[in-house]
Amino acid sequence: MAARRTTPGAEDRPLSFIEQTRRTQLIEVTIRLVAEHGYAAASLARIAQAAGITKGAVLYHFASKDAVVAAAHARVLDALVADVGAAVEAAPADQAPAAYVRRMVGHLAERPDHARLIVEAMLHHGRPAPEARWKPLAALLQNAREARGLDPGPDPRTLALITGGAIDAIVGERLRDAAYDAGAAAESLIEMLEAAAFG
Amino acid sequence: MAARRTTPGAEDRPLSFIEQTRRTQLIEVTIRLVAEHGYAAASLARIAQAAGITKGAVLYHFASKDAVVAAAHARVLDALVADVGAAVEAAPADQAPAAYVRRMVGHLAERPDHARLIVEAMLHHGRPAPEARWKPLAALLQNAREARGLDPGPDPRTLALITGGAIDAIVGERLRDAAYDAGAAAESLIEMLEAAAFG
DNA sequence: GTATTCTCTGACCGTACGGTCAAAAATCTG
DNA sequence: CAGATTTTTGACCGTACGGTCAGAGAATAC
Repeated sequence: MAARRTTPGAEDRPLSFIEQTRRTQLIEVTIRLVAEHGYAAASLARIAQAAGITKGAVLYHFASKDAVVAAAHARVLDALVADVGAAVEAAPADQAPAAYVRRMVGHLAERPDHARLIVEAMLHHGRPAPEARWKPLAALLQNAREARGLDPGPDPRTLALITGGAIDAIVGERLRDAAYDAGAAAESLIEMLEAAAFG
Repeated sequence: MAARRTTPGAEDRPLSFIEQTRRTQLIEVTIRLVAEHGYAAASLARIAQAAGITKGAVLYHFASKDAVVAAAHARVLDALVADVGAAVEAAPADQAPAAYVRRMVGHLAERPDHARLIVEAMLHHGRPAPEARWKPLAALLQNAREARGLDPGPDPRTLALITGGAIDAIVGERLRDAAYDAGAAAESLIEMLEAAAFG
C-alpha cells in the first residue's frame, strides 16, 4: 500500500534510502529553480523535468507542489538560523548584535541561491504572516545594552527593523553585483548600529 | 477602424473621454487588487470583473494584461518621485538627505496601496533590472557633504543602500502594524544616517 | 522463483490563464 | 433620422497549471 508520505516527519517508518535521496534532490532542484528563474518557475512540471522524473513521481514523494517549495524554504531557513545562531552564541553579549549582522550578511552573501529564495519567499509565503523578524535582534540589542550598563536609549524594535532592512539591501546589492564588498558594508552598518545603540 | 491603442502616448488622436475614464479606472482597480491580494490576483479576468466589464473590454483599452499592471506601476512610481523630488528640491543641500528619507517614508506610509504595489513589483518586474535605486540618495549625500565642507567619509553607495533598505523595512512594518510610528522611526534613521555621513 | 512492497510512468481531468474575434450595442456626427 | 465610429460583449482557442490514478517496472523478502 505504501503511502505517499503526507507528512515527512510523521514516522510510521524511517524513510527509505531512495526516498531520502529523491527528497534531497527535489529540494535542491527547487532551490536552484527559484533562485535562477523566480518563484513562478517552480512549477510541478518544471521541478519534475529538472529532476529528470515525472510530475507523478514528485507527488509520490511530496504531498503537493507547495510541500516541495515549503521544504526547500525550510531547508534554507534552517541553515540560516543554525549558522547565525551559532555565531551569536559564540559571541559575548555586548558583541552579539555585531556578530548577528556579520554572520547574516556573510551567510547570505556566500549562498546567493539561498538569499534569492528567501527574498522570493518573503512576499509569497510572507503574505499572511511576515513574522516579527526584528525580534531576535531587538532582544540581542537589549541584552547588549544591559551588558554595557547603559540607559534605555532608542527603541530596539526600530533599531532592529532598520538593521534588518539594511542587511537585506546589502545582500540584495551583492546579489546583483558580485563585485560589491558586502563584508565592508556590513562593518559600516555595524558601526552605525553600535553608535545608535550604545552612543 | 479605430485601433485598440497599442501605445498610450503615441498620439494619433487624443484619447476620448471614455478611454481616459476607463484607463484610470482600470489602473486604480489594478492597484487595489495587487495591494489587497498580491500580484498574482491581478489577472485579466479579475481586473475585468473588479471593473465590471469583460476581459475583451480591458484588452480594448490596453494592449495586454502586462500593460495594465505596468501602467499601474508607473502611476504609483510617478507619484512617488514627484512627491519626494519636490520635497528634496525644497530643502537646502545639507538637509536634502533628511528630507528624502522623511518624505519617502511619509509618502509610502500615507499610501499603503502604493507601498504594497511597489513591494510586489520589486521582485516581479524587478527580475531583470532592479535598478540602482541607491543612486539618487548617494548623490544627495555627496552634495550634502560638500555643502558642509567635509572629508570624503564612508562610501555613499553603501550609506544610500543601507538607508534605502531601512526605509523599506520601516514602511513594511508600518504596513503590517498600522499603530507603528513610522515617522518616529524615520527620524531615528535620519539621525543614524547623519551621524554616519557627517560624523 | 514467487510474492510483496516500493517507485515511477503516462494518460487523463478540471481549472485558470492571456489573448482573439465577429458581431452587437452604445455613442457620436451630420 | 441615418450612417459612421467607438466601445463592449461573449464565445472561443491554445497553453500551462496542480493533481489523480491504474498499472508497469524494480527492488526486496521469503
